[in-house]
Amino acid sequence: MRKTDRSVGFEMSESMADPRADSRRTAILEAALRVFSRFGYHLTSIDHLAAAAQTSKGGIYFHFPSKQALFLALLDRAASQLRARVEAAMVAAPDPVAKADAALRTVLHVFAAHRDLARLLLVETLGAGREFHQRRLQLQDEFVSLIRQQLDAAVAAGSISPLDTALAARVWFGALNEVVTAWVLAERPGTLEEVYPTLRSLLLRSIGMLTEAQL
Amino acid sequence: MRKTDRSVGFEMSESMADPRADSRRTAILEAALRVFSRFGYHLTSIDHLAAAAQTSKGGIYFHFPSKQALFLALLDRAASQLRARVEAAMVAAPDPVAKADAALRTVLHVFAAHRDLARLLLVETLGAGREFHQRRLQLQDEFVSLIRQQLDAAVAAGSISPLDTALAARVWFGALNEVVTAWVLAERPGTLEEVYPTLRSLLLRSIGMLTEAQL
Amino acid sequence: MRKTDRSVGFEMSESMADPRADSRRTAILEAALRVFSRFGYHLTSIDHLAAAAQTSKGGIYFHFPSKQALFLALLDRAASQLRARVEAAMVAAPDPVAKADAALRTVLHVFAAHRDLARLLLVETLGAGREFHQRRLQLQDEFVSLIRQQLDAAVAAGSISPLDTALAARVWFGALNEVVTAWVLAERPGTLEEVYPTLRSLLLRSIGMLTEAQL
Amino acid sequence: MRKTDRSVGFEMSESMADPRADSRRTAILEAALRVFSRFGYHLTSIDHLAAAAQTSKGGIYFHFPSKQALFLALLDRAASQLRARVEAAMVAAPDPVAKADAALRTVLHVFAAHRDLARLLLVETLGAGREFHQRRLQLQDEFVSLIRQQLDAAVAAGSISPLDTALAARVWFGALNEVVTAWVLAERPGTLEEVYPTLRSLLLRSIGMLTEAQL
DNA sequence: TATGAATGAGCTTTCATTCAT
DNA sequence: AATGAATGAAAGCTCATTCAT
Repeated sequence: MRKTDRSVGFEMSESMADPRADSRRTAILEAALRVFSRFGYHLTSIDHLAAAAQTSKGGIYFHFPSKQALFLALLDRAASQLRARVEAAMVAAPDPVAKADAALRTVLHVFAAHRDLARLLLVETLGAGREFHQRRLQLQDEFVSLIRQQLDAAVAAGSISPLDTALAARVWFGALNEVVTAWVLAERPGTLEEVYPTLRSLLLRSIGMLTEAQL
Repeated sequence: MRKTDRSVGFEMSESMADPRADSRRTAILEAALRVFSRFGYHLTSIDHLAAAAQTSKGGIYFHFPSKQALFLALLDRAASQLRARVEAAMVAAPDPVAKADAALRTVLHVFAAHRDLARLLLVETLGAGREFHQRRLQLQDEFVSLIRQQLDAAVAAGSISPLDTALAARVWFGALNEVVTAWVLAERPGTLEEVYPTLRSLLLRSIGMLTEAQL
Repeated sequence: MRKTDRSVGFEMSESMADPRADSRRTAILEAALRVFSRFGYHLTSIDHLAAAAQTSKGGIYFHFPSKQALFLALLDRAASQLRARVEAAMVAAPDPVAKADAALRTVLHVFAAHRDLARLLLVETLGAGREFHQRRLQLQDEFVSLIRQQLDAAVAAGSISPLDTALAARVWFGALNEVVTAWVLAERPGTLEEVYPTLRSLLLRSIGMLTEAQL
Repeated sequence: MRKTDRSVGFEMSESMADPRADSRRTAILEAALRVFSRFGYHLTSIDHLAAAAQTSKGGIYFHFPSKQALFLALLDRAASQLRARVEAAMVAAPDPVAKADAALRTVLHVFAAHRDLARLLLVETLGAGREFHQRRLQLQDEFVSLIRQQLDAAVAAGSISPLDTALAARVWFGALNEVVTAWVLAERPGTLEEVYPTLRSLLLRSIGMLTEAQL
């Protein structure tokens, strides 16, 4: 719950501790998010990043040891901020199914407001090559675990019948991933968030959770 | 046995009509599938492809105007052969839901037997740059449409209650995609196909199709 | 005795076998000798070499895997051609002391005619950094051994009194090296070869070989 | 023991006159000797030097206008201190030949105790580019002159027969240079000083100085 | 058809030097 | 005096593409 900002804001800025320190580093990360998510890892050159961050090639290398390290730092930062948002939303939810629901809703919410973030995490990380696959897998598994834990808890609580929660969590994640990815890659993307109620119904039903009335 | 399994045969060879013509072109495509799916688009050089296809750089350029065009041709070929398999399976299915089920099962079946194909279509296409995203999206949408049509037909036939079939189809595809992608990226992949029954249950339930008994 | 050419010619051209094959490779080596010996290893860029050889950066890299490998190839080539000349001269000499004398004279002779070669072997190889020191040491030790063997033979034959032939050979080499190096580095170098008679006297006397009459 | 040997002390510290002034400058020079002689001119970066001298990039640039100037200052300092040692030893020697002998012995002595100094003056100076070749040549010529003057004096005094003292001095220097350089570049260097008696004999004999009895 | 030598734009990375603080 | 963030020229190397043979 590091970030208490309740708005959709998903700023890349560092902790409030020192206002201008790291400002260049932060500017680079912000620019990198923009550029990497627009052009992808390979098409983005260091010169490109430097221009976008209004600095120089050397400036980039002063703050990050390599292009790969910069991309990874960006990934970690993005992931940890998304994670914080999701965890905050889950804390506020009353029961396991509501927590899982909150997690999904929050991800959709954040991605809807930050298409570049969605593109970075869902598309470019897969596209950036071998080195990043492991990291992606790790982040993904983390999220899938989060969901799975809630499903397990729901089973334990008797809210839903026993089922393969590992697979169900993966299915949920895949569904969300696909919906967001299609939106990210669309030429003229519509509104992402308005699909949520329907998506929610489908997913809850998939685990035998939704009654006719709840629809 | 994966590669020699006759029942899942998914050879890249052209139609039997002209036995030797295009054999070089075909050899190049086959080698390219192997190499691109192993190393990705950017790490694969024309020299690399030429060596794998036992030809020369010039040989590649005689058959394909550019690296990009070769990759695209490979993509189209892979997609159309996958499509043919899926359509054949759908024809044999008795009703809409069975057809949709057959489509998913076939995709899983083919990918299970051809991990390189899965990797090419689901992973490497994202690393190859913007132009390929479009194509990937198009293939995906095509498949989603295929599913959607069956769901619509099922609704029309009264087999399932009305629902947002576009989204449901996308969710189905996303779930499948996620399960396959995780398997493709895993260090030590397990057996892909054995998850199908459970996956099927989840997806069918998501559209309100599966009763307790059917499980 | 690979080269039978008795002139001072010290061409870089390959064996007479295939007249134009390897012509580009040879041209690169010739240009590299010129440029490296003029500017030194570090100040010489690949672009510089490419321009001097009238080819392109890629052209260089087609024939040599790296700058270091090119420099090493140049070194080996130069050394082996110098070695051939020296060996040929030694074969023609009647006795050990005459052979040693011939070796020194030939080196001076060749270097006098090819200042760039002298500079490459004596100056730039030391200046090019760690990686090349070992190779330099090896080439040098080879030459020192050559001299030493003759001194040992002279001792065995009773031509000279026993002495530390290893050190004497090294001293001879050092003396030669210094004389050539001073000439190589001089702004306005004089004639190198005319010092030989005097140098010869000094060195022969150092091993107790020269009588008053021989002076 | 090499570094702490009081009898061969060759500290880089400034004159005892001003105890703390220039201490930073001196510290930089001392660190630079260590680092340059270990890694060579090109592989040594300003950052590297700053770290070794426990200061910062800016600190280096406050005391020296450029990397080249720092290297040159180091060279001059090293040379002048070596020169002082040599001159002191020569003053103490009774006659010209003994003076020349003392010069050589002292150089060997100092280098034996300060391998880094030997490496700097004899090896790394060649890797640092054209400007340094000149300086090296100059230092060398200075030393050769020193020897030559003694040889001329010895000829004038009738101690030795007339000879080309310029060449003889160069030969002496070359012999010394070679012995030291081989030792500097050796992987497992032996004891440098123990070769001196034999080297001395060879050199003295080369100018017709040493009788059988003196050996 | 096929080959492979050649091209050159473009890449990531390094590092001497500057300068606001 | 000293610091270290920032600059940008230049380096070594890669590789898609071309073309004479």
